[in-house]
Amino acid sequence: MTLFDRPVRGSRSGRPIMVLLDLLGRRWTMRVLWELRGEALSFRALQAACSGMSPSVLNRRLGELRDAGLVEASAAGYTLTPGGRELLVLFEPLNRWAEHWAQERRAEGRRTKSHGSG
Amino acid sequence: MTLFDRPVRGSRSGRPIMVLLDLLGRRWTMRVLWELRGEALSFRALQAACSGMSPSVLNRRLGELRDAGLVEASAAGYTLTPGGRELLVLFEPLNRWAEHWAQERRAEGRRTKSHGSG
DNA sequence: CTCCAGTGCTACGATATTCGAAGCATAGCG
DNA sequence: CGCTATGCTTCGAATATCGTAGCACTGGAG
Repeated sequence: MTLFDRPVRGSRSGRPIMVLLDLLGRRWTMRVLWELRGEALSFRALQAACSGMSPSVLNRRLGELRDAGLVEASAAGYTLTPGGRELLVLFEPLNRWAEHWAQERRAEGRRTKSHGSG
Repeated sequence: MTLFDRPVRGSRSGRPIMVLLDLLGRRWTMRVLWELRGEALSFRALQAACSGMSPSVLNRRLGELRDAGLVEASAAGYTLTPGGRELLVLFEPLNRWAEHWAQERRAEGRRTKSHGSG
């Protein structure tokens, strides 16, 4: 049973980017990937790294990620597969962008105290 | 060298990447960004593009995205800000990767029928 | 064998988030 | 006025996630 057999939440098209966006759009998914960027982590270490997320959800995410071929379990603990590592590399510019974005947003907020959003 | 070896492990430190990951990790957020990659879309058009997502959630996401400075409302409808467009550019390699990933996964799935948590 | 500590993982009630349908207020048209 | 379309809100119900406790297993010590 792969990811592709079940109906993709929010999209019936089955387009890979939709499947990926759907998978990554679940709570904690990207965070788990992110925390696995270094060394392998045990279930409980991973749980601690993610600010004590629920074991039930962690287990579910781990299953989804393993199903997706992004994460695998080794003797040392959970770790990224080569594919998972490739994906994480793609996150690197995201990180750089986030830093820039945060600075701009801080500057914006200083200039315009209140944005009418309603 | 990456920006990956920074000490993120300690819970929510307010690091921009964490904020971004948290924002993007909400249901539909990335999908909305993705659907806005082309022309501007009206509220209802956006709702239809996202397979009929709830207007309540769409409105909430739109608010978060506008708050984050990624999306704005114009006369033609909702559209990406320059910043939002920058972020979306980073998604393109993600798209390319997803296609490759799907092919590999399908091939894998054909060989190993089932293996996962039962 | 028992006790202690660690592992991956599950059960289950409580809470947060999202769904789905209906409705409100506004605007353009005839 | 009625018709259509817009952005958006409301609210009960479904679903996802949380938080705590606990199970089955392993390894070391006695």
